[in-house]
Amino acid sequence: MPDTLSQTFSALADPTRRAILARLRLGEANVNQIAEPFLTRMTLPGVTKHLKVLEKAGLVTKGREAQWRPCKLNAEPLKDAAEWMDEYRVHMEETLDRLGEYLKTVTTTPRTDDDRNG
Amino acid sequence: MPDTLSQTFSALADPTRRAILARLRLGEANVNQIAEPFLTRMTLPGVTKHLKVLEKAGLVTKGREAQWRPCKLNAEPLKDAAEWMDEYRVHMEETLDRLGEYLKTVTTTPRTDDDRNG
DNA sequence: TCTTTAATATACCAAAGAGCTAATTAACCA
DNA sequence: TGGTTAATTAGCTCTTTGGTATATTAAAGA
Repeated sequence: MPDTLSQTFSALADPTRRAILARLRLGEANVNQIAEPFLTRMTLPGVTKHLKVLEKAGLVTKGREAQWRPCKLNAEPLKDAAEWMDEYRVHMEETLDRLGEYLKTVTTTPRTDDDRNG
Repeated sequence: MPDTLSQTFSALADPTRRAILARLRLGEANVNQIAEPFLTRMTLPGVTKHLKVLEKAGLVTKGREAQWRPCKLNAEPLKDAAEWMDEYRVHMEETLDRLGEYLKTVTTTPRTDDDRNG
């Protein structure tokens, strides 16, 4: 529902929206400028909607300058998301660890009688 | 749609699913064990569905032992997500940086006559 | 064999999401 | 005032999602 973390992850769960954020990393941009690369795939109102999702999630802030709406990246909500993910850093390397454990096993386990005789 | 990163973020965009992952950080668990804390809010098939989403996203693997399905956390897909977020680390500290800049301004600006006199 | 336990499948519903076209607002400019 | 540009709103689809209740599968155990 509308817990912040869910909203953040939900906003990130779309390639267009991630691309918009990536664009805004380079600096402020108006809606048309943001939309331009997507207009082959989607209409302007479509982009507007995505922007609104990002805005609601607090990842983008929109200013007003005459008829333009300069959009700015606000990465702050990503902090909580990153923090959440940090809890899993250890587990991300687990695969490698398990391989390490396995290698230790097959190389250091003392041989059994079967090993010696069979 | 089904690009991996979107699937990962989408899977994380639900508090129940995040709670399931948190549970699995403590170790393997069967479906009933996983479901138990949620049964006040939701039915077992509901939890099964969430588990399937996590499974499809590769965040959980399900084994089979008689009639039980021991579930295990697999944090590997989080790597790409974390990597994506890392690109924004700089921007996350921007707020703090701006505060820092501000503090520098207010503490190092030479005092005015007003400051001195009154 | 019959019953219990663990889990999934099916079928349904309501709400949300992503997209479109067409219409509207708002500001600037001639 | 009328036209142009920037952007949003409205209204409409279609699909996905999150949930339910009920039925079914599969294994264990009496």
